[in-house]
Amino acid sequence: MGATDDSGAAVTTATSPRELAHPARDEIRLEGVLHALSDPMRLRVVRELAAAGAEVSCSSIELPVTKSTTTHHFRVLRECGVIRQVYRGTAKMNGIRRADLDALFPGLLDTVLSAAENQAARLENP
Amino acid sequence: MGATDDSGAAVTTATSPRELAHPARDEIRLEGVLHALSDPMRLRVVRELAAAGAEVSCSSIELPVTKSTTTHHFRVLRECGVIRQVYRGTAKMNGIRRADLDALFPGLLDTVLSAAENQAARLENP
DNA sequence: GCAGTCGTACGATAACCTTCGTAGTACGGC
DNA sequence: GCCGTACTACGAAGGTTATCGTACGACTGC
Repeated sequence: MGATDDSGAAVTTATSPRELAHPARDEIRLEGVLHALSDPMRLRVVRELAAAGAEVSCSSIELPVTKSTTTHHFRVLRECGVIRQVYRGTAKMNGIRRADLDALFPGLLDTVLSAAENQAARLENP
Repeated sequence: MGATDDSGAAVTTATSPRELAHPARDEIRLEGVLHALSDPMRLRVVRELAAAGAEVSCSSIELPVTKSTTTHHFRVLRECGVIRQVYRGTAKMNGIRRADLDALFPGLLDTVLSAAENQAARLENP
């Protein structure tokens, strides 16, 4: 009910009622992206999405939190412009907005991902 | 007193009582750095410190907040391992821990700084 | 149509973060 | 010794966040 006209201005052509609102490319803010990536759960999600490469359903990424919390983290990532979410039947597919992020902040995503991998390797082999 | 043995393990050779505790290089976490940089005030501080290059006193960076809040942000930056703070008379000098950050997360700081500059230019000329 | 799976919405709670004001400490100059 | 400057510590208000549980809506398969 009334999902498109009362809340946000950056609704990217919501044709179906079951469409999700994403920020446009020039609505994405660096601070928001950094904040989204500064949470361990969300950084883990982004790393798995980047490793998968293609679209991945929410439930295929296992997190040590409840489903409600998982939904919350995916929503934060979407609203900060880091991932794109599309309904596909009963599942919701997730993918990194690599083109938008690379255009706005060249190299940022790759640098953060490799930094995360460096740190993970360092914490496993001390 | 007893400032060195009860709270933390990573106290970098505190000789004087007026020494500040910094995390050691391998205590710095990527999530902490990203969180520190995700605040507009702190990102601004880091940008000015990077532009200055050398050590800068706290009061030479003007922020639209009170001095208490400024102290708080500098402390967060220090505790996350982004800056190094040293007392120098009545002033406290601040510098970016570039060597440590570059060793842990190669390219991260420069990428974030250039992303911040890109965004600032984009927001000024829309 | 019915049941099962996938994900959402809403309420609640506890923790955290940002900001401020005030009071206080350390250092340098008179 | 005394005062001014630079910064800190503490307490508090206000908002945001992360987490959970439960109840609900959407789609698929029988």
